[in-house]
Amino acid sequence: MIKKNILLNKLPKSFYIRNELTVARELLGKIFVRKINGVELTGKIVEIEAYNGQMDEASHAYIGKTERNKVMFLPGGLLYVYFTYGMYFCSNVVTGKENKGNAVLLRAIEPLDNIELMAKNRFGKTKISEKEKRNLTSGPGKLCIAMNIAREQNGTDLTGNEIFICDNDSVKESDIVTSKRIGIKKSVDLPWRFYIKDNPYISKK
DNA sequence: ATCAAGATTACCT
DNA sequence: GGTAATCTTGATA
Repeated sequence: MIKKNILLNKLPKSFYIRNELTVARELLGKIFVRKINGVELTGKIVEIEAYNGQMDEASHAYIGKTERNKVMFLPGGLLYVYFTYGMYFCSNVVTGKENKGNAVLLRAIEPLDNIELMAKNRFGKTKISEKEKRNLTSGPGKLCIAMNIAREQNGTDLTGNEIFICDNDSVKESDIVTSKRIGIKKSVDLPWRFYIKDNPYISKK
C-alpha cells in the first residue's frame, strides 16, 4: 500500500510468532489494511489489548479449544473474528506459536485511506463530519463495520492480500499508555491494554 | 432442549 | 451515569 509516496512493507509471519504483549505494543502505529475489490481501506492501529490463553481468564482460549476459538490455537499471523452481544464482530490478531491460544484485540484505528468507503459501510453515507470521523473506527465493533469484517474473515492469513498489516514508524515508548482492559469481568486487573497517548481515535480514556 | 453470558454500541436521563 | 438491543456459543440436562 502507498501512503504519502512511501511504499509500506507488509509485516512477515515472524512478526506475529512472538509473545502477545510484545506484538500488542509493537502493533501500535502500524497500518491495518483491508482490501475489497482492489480498494484498500487503511487505518493506523491506535489501541490494542492482549489476551493470553493459558493464565488469563478473560481470554476466549482459557477454556481450551472450541469451535468458536479454534483459530486462536493455530500459529500466529491469522485474524480471529468473533461475534458478540448478538450484534457485533471483533477482530483479533493471533500471536505466538501453535496451541498457545494467544491473541491481541484490535480496539481502535485512526482512519487514513478511503475514509468515504468506510463511512459508507458504517453510516450509509460518504460525507461525514469531524465528530462522525472520530466515531468511525474508535472501538472493536465499530472498526469491523467500517472495514467490512465479519464471520467470513475469521481465519484470514495476514500475510495474504485480503487483510494485512504494514510496517510504519514505531511509536515512542513515552507515547504508549498502559492500562487495564475494557469490558471484561474476569482477570480485570491485568494491565494489558495499550494505546497511543492523546490520539483522538481511541475508544475510551 | 434450554439457558445465561457476552473482549459492544447507541441512546437515554 | 444507566440500559436496551440482539443472537451465538458453550454448558448442562
